Amino acid sequence: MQDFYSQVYEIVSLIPYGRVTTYGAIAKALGAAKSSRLVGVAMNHSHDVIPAVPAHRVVNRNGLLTGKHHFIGEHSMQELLEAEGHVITDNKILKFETAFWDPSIEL
DNA sequence: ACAGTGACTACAT
DNA sequence: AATGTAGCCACTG
Repeated sequence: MQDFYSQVYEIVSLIPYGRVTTYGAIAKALGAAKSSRLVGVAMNHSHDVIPAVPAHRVVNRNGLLTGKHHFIGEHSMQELLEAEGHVITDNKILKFETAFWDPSIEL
């Protein structure tokens, strides 16, 4: 057991290629369903973490790319997702429910 | 030890 | 449908 953040990073790094999950789902998988915001805060620090976590695979519960502004890399969050086969329209992932990967179920 | 912070959510207007 | 409000809680200075 380590920091809450570390657990978040662990879950995020387990997200399979081409799949996405939500802040709330991660929080719930950690047994802290009400700490979805903390997951967001953790992702905010993810750029300091080694190895880097695929934070672009984490979106809000509507499949909306809420955290795209925080991406500092050369490629936008949307580009990265599209590169994994997702279709983004108006900052939202189409067929999000299909691409959704629930860590508390699949894990 | 305390107050501020936030990449969320659900509910209310 | 689109905003606004209010809980939420681990981390940081």
